[in-house]
Amino acid sequence: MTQEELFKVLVAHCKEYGFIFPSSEIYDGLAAVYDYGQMGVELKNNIKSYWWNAMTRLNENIVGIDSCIFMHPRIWEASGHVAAFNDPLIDNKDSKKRYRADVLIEDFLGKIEEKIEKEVAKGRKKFGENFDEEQFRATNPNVQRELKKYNEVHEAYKAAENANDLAAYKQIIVDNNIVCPISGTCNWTDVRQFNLMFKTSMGSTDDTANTIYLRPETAQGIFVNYLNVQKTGRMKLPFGIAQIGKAFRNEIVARQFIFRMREFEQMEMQFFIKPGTELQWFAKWKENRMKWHVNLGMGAENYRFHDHEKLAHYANAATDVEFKFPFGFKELEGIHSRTNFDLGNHQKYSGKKIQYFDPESGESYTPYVVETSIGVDRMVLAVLSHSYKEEQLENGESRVVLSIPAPLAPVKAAVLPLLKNNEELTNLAQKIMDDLKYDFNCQYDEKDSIGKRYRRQDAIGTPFCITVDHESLEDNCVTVRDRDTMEQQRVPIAEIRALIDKKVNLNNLLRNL
RNA sequence: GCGGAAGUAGCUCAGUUGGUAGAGCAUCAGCCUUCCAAGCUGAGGGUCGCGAGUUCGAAUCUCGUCUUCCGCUCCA
Repeated sequence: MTQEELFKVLVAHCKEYGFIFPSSEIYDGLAAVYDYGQMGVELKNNIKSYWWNAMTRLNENIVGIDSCIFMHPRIWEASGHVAAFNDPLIDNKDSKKRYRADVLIEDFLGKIEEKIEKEVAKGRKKFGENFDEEQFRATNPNVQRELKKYNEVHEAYKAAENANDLAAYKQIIVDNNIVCPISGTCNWTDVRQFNLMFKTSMGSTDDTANTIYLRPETAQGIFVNYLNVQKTGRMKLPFGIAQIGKAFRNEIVARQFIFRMREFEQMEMQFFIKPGTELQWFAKWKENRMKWHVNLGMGAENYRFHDHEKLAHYANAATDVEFKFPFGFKELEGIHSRTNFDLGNHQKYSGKKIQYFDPESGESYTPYVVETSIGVDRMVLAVLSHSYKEEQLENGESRVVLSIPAPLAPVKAAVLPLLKNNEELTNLAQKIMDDLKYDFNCQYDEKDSIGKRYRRQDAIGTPFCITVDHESLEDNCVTVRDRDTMEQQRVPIAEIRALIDKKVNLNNLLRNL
């Protein structure tokens, strides 16, 4: 089976066994929105617990918050999202390729710069040691011509950008005969705006003054609460604030199942530090976060870092933790050194002083930030795609098993009476069920043959099956069957809890960090 | 959004030149009483993605629309 086929099978499996459903399915669905089913929500909650506890319990200097999706619209101006998340897009009618109009113009400007540098290089070669570069740039007609063109285009471009004038973008492209790199033609559509932030309005009237955005990231909720948490929590640098929550992006193309959704969930931690120490902390969090991933036991070879060469407007260092999904290595988590960009801008836009008084040095400064940001849904997909296996058994049959790391598994144990129409067996099984349900999410099943029930549990990734048979009535022991090895052992009923707990308890996973 | 492919039962799919909707698995009830699924009997479940059009008659032909998958851009 190819990886592509595997992915399709996995999507079908997720639906069939209640992990993930297309949203609004009875109304034909809603593009790139998915709901978590009865199994999916358990898996997702377990992933969130693993992250939350790793952050807030294992680090005394990290606390959590839960900020709202609705925030003051000025926040998105301060964060740069209003500017950066408005992409003017243009299509070439011949090649059918889509480009960002601003990128096309910037590339064009880059080419003019190259031409100027070429002329300068020519001059340097010609005049040798006597070359006066400044003089040359100011007088050479070729340089002057290109420079004039550059300035004109640049000015028009900045004007179009500031006025958000879409027609002006197109005019620049047409006037300068900027062509599509693929088709080589200048046959363009009009420039259209794609706002990546969802808008809604607060208040009962549709007044533009009341336009608010659904947050495109959870990070800003942390930044705007920095002062509150620092003061009320008596936090000293370095310290972190963690948050799990929904974010929304109106992606032009949202695809690949739950990998890229328009509504998604993030787990973000912003770590506030003294300026100048950011690269050390950046390295430290790279290491920490990779450890958290590898600790799940899904294979260190399935993760890698991908350092960014082009940095976002807010960052001075950035890397991705990539995971080997069925469609290749893709970003699972981002780690960014965000400098003091966010706090600095909020200070500027809000007019409130956002500073930290450092008792050691006696100085006040705006803290720097190192951020770790992981997509919950991507993590769910990583676990599912890694866990899904179709195994050939020795007896020639096959089984589908989800070898989900046991602490993340939706159901921890299934309690199965060997026979259905035997009250003694079903009563004992129910009693075991009632006893375990306070500690673990368990399922009781008495329908069909025992082998069939094992397979059903394999398909949802239940680590343990507990089978009650006739002997159990005599010796107070049950058969415990392991999901991965399919091996069985006789265990006294009194010891089941400890046996399951050892493998599924999240705390054991945390202890290895 | 553009180009290509697809949408029939919970899942995987069949359905001939247009003539009242099918299978396997799954589900439910019963039988069998069995430690690695697919034994027997029976039952439920589909306005064929949705909406128009052509036709005496549409799952099938035409148009529109929605959704999914594969490319182009972006990203947690």
